[in-house]
Amino acid sequence: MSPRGRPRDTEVDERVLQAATELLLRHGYGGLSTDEVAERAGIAKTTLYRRWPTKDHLALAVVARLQDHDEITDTGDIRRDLTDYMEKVAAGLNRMRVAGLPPGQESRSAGTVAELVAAAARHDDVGALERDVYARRNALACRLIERARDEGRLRPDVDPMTLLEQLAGALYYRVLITGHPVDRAYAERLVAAALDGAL
Amino acid sequence: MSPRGRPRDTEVDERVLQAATELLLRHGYGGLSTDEVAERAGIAKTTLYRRWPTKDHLALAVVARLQDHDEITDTGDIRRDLTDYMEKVAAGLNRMRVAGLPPGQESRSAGTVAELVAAAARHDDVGALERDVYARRNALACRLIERARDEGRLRPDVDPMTLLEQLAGALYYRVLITGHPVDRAYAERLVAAALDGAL
Amino acid sequence: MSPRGRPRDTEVDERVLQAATELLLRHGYGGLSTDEVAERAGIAKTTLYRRWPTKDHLALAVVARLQDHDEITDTGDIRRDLTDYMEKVAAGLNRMRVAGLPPGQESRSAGTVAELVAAAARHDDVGALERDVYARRNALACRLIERARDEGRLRPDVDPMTLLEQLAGALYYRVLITGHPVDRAYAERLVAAALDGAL
Amino acid sequence: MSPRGRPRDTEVDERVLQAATELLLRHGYGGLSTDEVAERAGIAKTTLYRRWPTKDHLALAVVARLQDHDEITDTGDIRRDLTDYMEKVAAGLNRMRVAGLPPGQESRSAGTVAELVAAAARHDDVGALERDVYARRNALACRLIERARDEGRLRPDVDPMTLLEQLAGALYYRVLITGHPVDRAYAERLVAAALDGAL
DNA sequence: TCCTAATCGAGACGGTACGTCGCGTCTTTGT
DNA sequence: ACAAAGACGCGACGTACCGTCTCGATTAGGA
Repeated sequence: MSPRGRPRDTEVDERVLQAATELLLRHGYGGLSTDEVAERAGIAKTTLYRRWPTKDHLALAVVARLQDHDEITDTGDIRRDLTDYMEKVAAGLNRMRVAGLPPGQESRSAGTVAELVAAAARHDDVGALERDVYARRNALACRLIERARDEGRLRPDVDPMTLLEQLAGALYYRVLITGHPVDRAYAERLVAAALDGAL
Repeated sequence: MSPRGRPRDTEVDERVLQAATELLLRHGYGGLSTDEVAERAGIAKTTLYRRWPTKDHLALAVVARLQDHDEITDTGDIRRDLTDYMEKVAAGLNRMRVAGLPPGQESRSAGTVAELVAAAARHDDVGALERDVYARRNALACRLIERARDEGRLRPDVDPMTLLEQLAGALYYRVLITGHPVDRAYAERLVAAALDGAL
Repeated sequence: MSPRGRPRDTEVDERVLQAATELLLRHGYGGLSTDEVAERAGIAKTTLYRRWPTKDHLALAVVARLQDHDEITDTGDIRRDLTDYMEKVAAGLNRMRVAGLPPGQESRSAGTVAELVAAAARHDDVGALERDVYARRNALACRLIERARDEGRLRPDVDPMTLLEQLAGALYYRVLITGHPVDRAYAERLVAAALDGAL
Repeated sequence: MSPRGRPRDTEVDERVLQAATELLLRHGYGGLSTDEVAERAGIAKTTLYRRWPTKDHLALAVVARLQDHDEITDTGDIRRDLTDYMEKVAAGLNRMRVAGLPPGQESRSAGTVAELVAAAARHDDVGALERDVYARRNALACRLIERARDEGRLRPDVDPMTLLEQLAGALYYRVLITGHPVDRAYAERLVAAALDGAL
């Protein structure tokens, strides 16, 4: 069953994502318009919509590609590994904080992240894809925690997912809600608090 | 200093917020249109825009009013108090999860919350207001924690704000990002994990 | 050079002008609204604005089409030809006098004509178009006069354009300024006065 | 029957007309807004509307005041007197041609005049007033012509009103419709043509 | 001197239209 | 089939201006 008709121009995807990325980072989610993307990429809107059925889909594709490269290290020092991971997450968020703003400034909140979440709520498939991205990333971190727990470096009753949510959640909460900064120092404080407990 | 000119019709605010709330909850953020709100409230669009310069401003006003009634109890049992508080926060989020969906269904993600955060990023003043709402609410919880710490019911090195972020952040993370449910059971597990620590 | 992209739906122009004409004649210039026109023509406002960038442009198009059918006859009897022409011009003006009024009535002044002139002053291109319409029509009459002059039926020092302005101007002056009627009888009197002179 | 209540502040009329004139001449009819006038005159809109029930009424008042000073001379030389009068009319029109344009430029058409005519068509009383202004002015010119005719300086069958319409009409036609200039030279040519006739 | 009435400043209000923007679809011609 | 080009439908947005209204505060004349 070979595909009939003219094959898709593979170069198009690249040009579109390039243009879309540029727009998203420079002018924010609102500044990302399909008309503009098509024009900059030198393609027809039809072509664009054949691949991404919605602006939201396109935007997700852009951001997903941007954050594809986070990795998790396992040195055996769980405190340090988690802190490193949190710092990477924070870095990704901070990158979004700058999107759409004049250089030198940075928003308190990362609007683009919120828009993406909103997009996920608008379209089931965007939501599924988005959750998948996070699930994949968190699965790695989860295993890291599990290993530490199973080797006795963490309490045996630790629930890895909950611990992760405490950590990542705090970062997102600051970036999306309170607008407070997230940096290495905060990552350290956060991990310490989570590991040591409050009692 | 008496107010000059014709005073604002206070009834208008009520009617507008009523209509806007109805639309927001029934049809979601996208279904909230200024034209429709004005018509339902029986006022001119001009009047609406005089008070809320943007649809975003209006939407925030609506949600802020909805969540105005959360209270925090202080029974002396910090674990229970925090769990109760988390449950209230969760309830608010779950309410947003239903917004704009056919009855009986509920979205995985609370799109409206995300839209509101996006709105905060679009307009500085909306952001300021939004952060203010959260700050006010968190301040109460913060004091609760401080009291417990100062009375020796929590470790003396506990940072109340960070603890709070671990808790609230986790809820928001689930509701916005992973789409997992947040209920009483989760609230208990969460508080337990935060208080006991992982080490 | 074949035209690219989806061609314009030629039927749209017709439907729009139809609706606009109806509105303009029935309810006057103020009663011509782009929203209403679009709805009656069964098209989107965007489509309308793509062709006529302004209500003013649309209105001119309507009136230009209405007056497109005036012709000038050349019988050799210059007095009669001019009178006939003046009567046609008067008829066009009188038609505008009725626009926007309850049937049976007619305004003293032709408001719509004035609005059109005002529109011409608001947008350069409307003005250019409008002047073009008049120029085209007057050119014919001019040649009529020139012929009569060159054949000795008028004084050799007659300036055709000035003569025309005396005639048409008087009609417009009555219709726009003084509100007096313009009819066949006046046309005759006017032409006589212009041809015979006052001395 | 002495007037009860607080008497009207006579100074207000002046300040309003001042401001309105300024706006009308500087920014044209469209730039004359009641809000702006009220603010500049330092009065309330209520006060303004108590005296001029409509923007159109106000605008007419402004223009009427501007052209109040035309006089007609009677030297016995009818050709010269008419030319002088036409020049004054032309001057008034040319003044309107500049209204609302950046200095140094002048519109082809006198939009404000057209707007005023349109206003006259919108409100009967404005129309009546406007026609009155013209009637008063033309009556003087009419008498001038009558005198010349009765004294044998013009043909006995001359209809003064028609002659006047030929002259003034031509000016208005050029200014409103064709956009051609009106100056002393044209006035001379025009009067000559009208007096000498075409036959 | 108080009362009544009209005016004034300020600004909210209703209404109506305008023109714009962005998304996603559709219709062409050509490859 | 896919691509480029561009018209199209839809729906909302925010703005502008008009003329009306409701306040409180003045400023007169008349009882």
